[in-house]
Amino acid sequence: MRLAARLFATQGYTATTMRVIADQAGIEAASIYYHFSSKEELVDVVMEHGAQSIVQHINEHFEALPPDANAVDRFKAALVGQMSALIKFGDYALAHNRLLTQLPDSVRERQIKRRERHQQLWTTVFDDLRTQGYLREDIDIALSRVFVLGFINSVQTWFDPKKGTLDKIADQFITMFFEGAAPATRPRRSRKKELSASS
Amino acid sequence: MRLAARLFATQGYTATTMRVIADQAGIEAASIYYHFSSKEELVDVVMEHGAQSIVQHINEHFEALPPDANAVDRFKAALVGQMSALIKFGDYALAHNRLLTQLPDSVRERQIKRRERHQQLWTTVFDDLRTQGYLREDIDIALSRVFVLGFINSVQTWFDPKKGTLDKIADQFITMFFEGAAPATRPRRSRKKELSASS
DNA sequence: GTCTATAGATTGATAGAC
DNA sequence: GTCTATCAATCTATAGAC
Repeated sequence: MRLAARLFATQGYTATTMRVIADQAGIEAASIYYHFSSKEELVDVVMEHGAQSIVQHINEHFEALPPDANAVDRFKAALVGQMSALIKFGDYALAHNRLLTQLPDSVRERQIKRRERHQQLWTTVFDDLRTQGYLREDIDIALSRVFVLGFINSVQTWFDPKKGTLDKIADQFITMFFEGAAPATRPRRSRKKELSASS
Repeated sequence: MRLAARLFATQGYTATTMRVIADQAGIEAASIYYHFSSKEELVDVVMEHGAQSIVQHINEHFEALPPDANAVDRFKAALVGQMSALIKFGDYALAHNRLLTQLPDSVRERQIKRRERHQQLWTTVFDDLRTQGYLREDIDIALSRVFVLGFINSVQTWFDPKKGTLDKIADQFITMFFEGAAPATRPRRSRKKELSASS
């Protein structure tokens, strides 16, 4: 139920009543119970759809890679894959991202288990980057991970398809992530002194 | 009401009932109406406290800077300021970040106006970085902005004070942001070919 | 498959005692 | 400032007609 996903995502679990969902769908609230046995089951299906869509979408981008793709290629594929999933299945993905803490215990536990596939997927991507030598030794891998995922998940709140494609955004992000935002012409900053003065 | 903030943040606006808040506070639901005239007023106060705490906290970090601080110093001050605000006033800040779409229209409009101070603050920081030459010309300032804020706002979900201070995390982030995650020993990647093959 | 009607529980909020 | 008691509205879910 696409409409339910949108409502859950924006209004929250409890605030989204069966009546409002039914209104949006042009039917009566009671009719929903022919398709879903309870509100819990409905939100569970919506959440699972969101989780599965994201993982599947990323895997499709992986499979489109040439066999000799390196860790950076896979990194970009995961990046574009998850970003486009967030845009394409926006309502489901948003529900999936924002509803976890609001759910009844039984549903929440099931969803946490489903997240593990997604977590594992990104762990592999970052481990490969490091073992293939694309990450500096002095950078914490867990930090760069939240760094990247924090960015990706914010995409839903600002992406405007009129202002550029996801592929271009991913390219800019990858450039920024690997090469940094500082201009090459400027010396690499005498940071030590500045930092101790400002902290 | 600190307890109300936590409940609003985790359960959402509608799901947080006056009775549950009262339970947590050890009083009866009716007693809340002596302090706040309605549930809307209560959530409005909580949200305003969150917004104000963050802006004020960042400004305190600004004021602690030496007079000759440059744009990068101010960048780090804003970074640490907002991160520590998110940790320190976690419940208020979380409520402030997640409740916007769930609120009744009247409350939501007021909160959106309050956000503008915060937006303006970061706009200034990034504009200064660019005019002082700390950002590459080929990087979109709006993109680097969501990049940074996406990271900062994710701090609440993973920060563990036992594993490192916010100041160290900010340092690592700044290094990664300006200098990039790629090791200096490796050539700056022959990306052009890889990209066209993988997209 | 969708409807009307309604049961039973819970909600935000008020009145009035202490 | 907090309580008990209660109201009107709204919620999820069910029963049974069509």
